[in-house]
Amino acid sequence: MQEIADRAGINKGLLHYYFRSKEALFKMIFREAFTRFSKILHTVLSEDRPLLEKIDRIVDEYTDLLCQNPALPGFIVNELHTNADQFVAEIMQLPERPDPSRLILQLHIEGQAGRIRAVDPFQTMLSILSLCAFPFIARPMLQRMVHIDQETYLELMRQRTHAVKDFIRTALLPGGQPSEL
Amino acid sequence: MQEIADRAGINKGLLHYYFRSKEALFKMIFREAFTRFSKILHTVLSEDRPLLEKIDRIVDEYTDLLCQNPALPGFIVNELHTNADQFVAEIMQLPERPDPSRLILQLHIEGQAGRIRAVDPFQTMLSILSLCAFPFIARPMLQRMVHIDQETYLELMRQRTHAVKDFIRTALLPGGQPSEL
DNA sequence: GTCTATAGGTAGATAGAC
DNA sequence: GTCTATCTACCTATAGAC
Repeated sequence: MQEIADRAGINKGLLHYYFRSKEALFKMIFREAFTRFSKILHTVLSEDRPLLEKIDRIVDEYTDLLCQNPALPGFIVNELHTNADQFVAEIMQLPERPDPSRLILQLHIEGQAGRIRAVDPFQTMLSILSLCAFPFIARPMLQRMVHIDQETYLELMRQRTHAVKDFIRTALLPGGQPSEL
Repeated sequence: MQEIADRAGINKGLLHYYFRSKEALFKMIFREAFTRFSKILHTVLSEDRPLLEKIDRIVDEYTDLLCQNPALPGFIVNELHTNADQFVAEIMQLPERPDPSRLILQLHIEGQAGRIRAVDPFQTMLSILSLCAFPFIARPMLQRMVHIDQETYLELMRQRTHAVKDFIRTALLPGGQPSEL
């Protein structure tokens, strides 16, 4: 609280005057960031698009979001490991929370129709999420190992979207060749 | 420290007598777990095997390790976001630390030879790691969303290894069909 | 609204008896 | 080695002057 007050150019007392408690302050900030995040994911997941196009959108938007909020994944993961129950309960209450069921359904349908390989929709969904999120969660480590600064790392992540989209497409398409959708 | 002492059936004083400080205790436990983890990864990464066989081994061993230490990823990520510099420095000092350079080289060579698609080796390496690690980092959330207990979730992760290996293979092979290596 | 000063409580660490 | 009691530091939160 002292450090926050210092950076804001005020004092601890005033911080409590505005936010009542440290926890209330944290929740307000965190919820605000997470809600923005959640809303955009909700939108792309709900869009009415062909499967592969939708996956491309997810990868692009997800990466964009995390590039703009590189510290967010750390907070989310921390909350997840200290307050998992409450955190999940709060997500469930959001009116515009990410709902993967539509994407899972599309994966199922396209698989049945033979337009993509017959993969397990849940595992595939999880794989897409993994490919997008993990590099940001592990950023503090990877960035230091490759000896680059944050901005360079984020640029590497933007380039990565092409590799990821290509990777997923190739893994899903029956022919195995990336197509132009 | 109080809770640890209680669970150990001793008192705080004795805990300090043995470990000197809370930080020293944490580091001892954490380093022990991480070193085991690091050692096994080092081994599979160093093995002299064909590329796809090696990737299968990585996926299997990584999953196995995390199934046996489901709490470890949480601690690692937390350390990563609070002590990144020191954490990375300590990893670098380990005599048997995971070294991805050999795998990256193999990806490059096989790509050049046309035996796999010409992918970016670093991004591919990162993708493999993502597919293995993320589901364990996000476990507290996913487990609650699917309403299953930890043991069921870990079983789901063991099944997942097949989906992941298949996913990677298909994404890498020029023909796009998973082969029997 | 904004500040200073301080109360209240918690937790890591130590002293000292046994 | 093991315990109890206590010290010390820190940090959240509040009281009260302006």
